[in-house]
Amino acid sequence: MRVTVKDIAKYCGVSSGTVDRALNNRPGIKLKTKQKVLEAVKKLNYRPDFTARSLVKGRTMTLGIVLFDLYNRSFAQLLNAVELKAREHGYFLYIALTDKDPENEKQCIEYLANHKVDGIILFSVNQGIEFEQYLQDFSIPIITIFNFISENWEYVGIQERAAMRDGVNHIIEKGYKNFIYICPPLKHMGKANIYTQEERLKGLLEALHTKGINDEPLIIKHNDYLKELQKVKFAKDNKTAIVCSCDLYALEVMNYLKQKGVKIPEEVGLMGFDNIDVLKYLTPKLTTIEYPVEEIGFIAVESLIKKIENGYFTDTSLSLEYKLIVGESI
Amino acid sequence: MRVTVKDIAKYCGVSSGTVDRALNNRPGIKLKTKQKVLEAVKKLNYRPDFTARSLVKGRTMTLGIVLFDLYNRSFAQLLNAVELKAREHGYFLYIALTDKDPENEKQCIEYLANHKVDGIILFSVNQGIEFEQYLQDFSIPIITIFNFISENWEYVGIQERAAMRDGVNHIIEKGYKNFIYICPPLKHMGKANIYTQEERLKGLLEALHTKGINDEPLIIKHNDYLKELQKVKFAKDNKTAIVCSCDLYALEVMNYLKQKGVKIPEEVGLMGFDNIDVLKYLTPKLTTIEYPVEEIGFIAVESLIKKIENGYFTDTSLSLEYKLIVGESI
DNA sequence: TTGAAAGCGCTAACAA
DNA sequence: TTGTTAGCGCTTTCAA
Repeated sequence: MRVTVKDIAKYCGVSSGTVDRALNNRPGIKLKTKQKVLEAVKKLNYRPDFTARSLVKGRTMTLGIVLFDLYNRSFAQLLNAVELKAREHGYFLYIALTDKDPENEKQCIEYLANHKVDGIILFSVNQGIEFEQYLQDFSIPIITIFNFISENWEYVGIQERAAMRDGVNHIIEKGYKNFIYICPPLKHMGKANIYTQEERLKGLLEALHTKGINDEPLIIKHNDYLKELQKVKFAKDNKTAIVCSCDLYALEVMNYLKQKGVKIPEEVGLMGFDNIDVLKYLTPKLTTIEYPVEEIGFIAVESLIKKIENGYFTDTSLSLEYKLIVGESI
Repeated sequence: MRVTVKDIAKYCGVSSGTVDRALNNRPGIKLKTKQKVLEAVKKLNYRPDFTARSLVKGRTMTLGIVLFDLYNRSFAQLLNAVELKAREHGYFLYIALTDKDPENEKQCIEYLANHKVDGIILFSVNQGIEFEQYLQDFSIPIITIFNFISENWEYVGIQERAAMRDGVNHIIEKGYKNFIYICPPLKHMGKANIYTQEERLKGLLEALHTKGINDEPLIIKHNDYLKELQKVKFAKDNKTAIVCSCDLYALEVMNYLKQKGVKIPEEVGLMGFDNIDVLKYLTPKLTTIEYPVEEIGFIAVESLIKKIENGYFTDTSLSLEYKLIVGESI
């Protein structure tokens, strides 16, 4: 059986109140008594039961993080940063993966709430007024990352649209006139939250229109994007830029093009988004957009904890710096 | 305020015992009463407080996983698998990262224990009798992965030594006689648990000795291994094989060699270990060892849960299949 | 400075 | 079939 406060109390011949005073550095205890208690604590190898403490305190010193999955390098890096920062502040971390399934996500959030986490870091698939009401009802501090929900929710991320716009502008300046854009299926638009993806697409279109590129880009929103690519003929005299909404797609495309013997960037240009860390092992160097994932994690945690401890968010929603990484692929 | 069992009881004009029977499908309740209660539950948006339940049940339906970090792709993949499987069984997951710091690891385990997790999946840095006693004292089901602690602890992983031996044998058969081995600093040997790394090294040495390679390999146990490599002269007529204890090192080495203009495998051979998923984007294809990370995660969770629920481990320690992936780098 | 007792929200054993 | 009550281990208030 585990040693409890009561055991310590009995062992020392004091009350449990006194033991608590010793354990938690509360005033109103004689130094000598305190020492006696603390010795007993060590001797009996007492360890507090956080479950019981949480019940009375109403706080668990636990955060929850809700992510899609950990296949994307960026997510893993983010999680790493979040864990670090959370425990630095004495908080433990629950992790819940939704696999982009809206119902699953709801269940995750519900479970986290039932486990009485003090706050949640949310990369949501869901969106919409109904969902916001749903979140509201938990009355738990929540900070959103990557996917913006609405002005009502604290958010840490980058200006996705502007970032993509900058990237595409760079490509246009290089003289490209034909564009292919590859992104995940956006068919859940309006239902599922694909804010990030929508914004990146908008960024592309904005840049094209502003710069007077009249030919509409070919937009491949398809999981079989490589198959779709097969239909495309590439020509040196009319160079095409393939823009991918994330590096993972760009890598797949790069592999595909290499296989086909299509030269990058001589015959076709390629751009990604994320600057995942493995890019440094690849040639040609992929042109991409970099943003500070770790910092997003740090800031999310710190902001959330401030909210938990002060009752309000001190930082409002934040847009962090992104950076165009000019490689050799375009 | 959150709705409690009492609130429901009052609202329905029944006792909290009855509410509990309705909520948890316990017998001894009239169907009609049950329906009435469940309706109220819905109407008042009641959600159970797991903290309170845990206190009385003595179980939290929570597992903890202790890892080094998430920078290695394999760890992220493992974690992903573990989360999936855990929640499939109704368990939530705490994640704690040690950054390979033995003291930090102890703190993690202690916190997990205090949070009353039902079981722990442990990739430990610590080892030794003292540590085992320390673990023992928590009397929490623990399953170890990657790093073996001792026969006293359930373990899921592969036969690291045999795997490396197979890899090196393959290299020897290709005619290589000079070997360089790159691995992390093993200076904590005896103190920190570097089982995996030790085993891989042993595998290398066993293969060399068995096959009668008399020249001792150059073993670089150094974080600055690229610097060390600079001192080495490569010669076509006396070809060297560089064996890395993990793919991450191999990628760094590959980059370095490319920079130096050293041809792989024409001038030097290279082998990794792990088969991380980004290898498929690289040329030349890296020869490496593959093992089923996800499966390790699944099995660890299932085995642990069985232990939790039955009181004993049904599977004893497991060695899963590994596979030599023959690439073009050696 | 200390002790006694109530109570956090839930479950489970016993009574009715 | 239902209600009552004790208690999980801790903190906190009030009284001594």
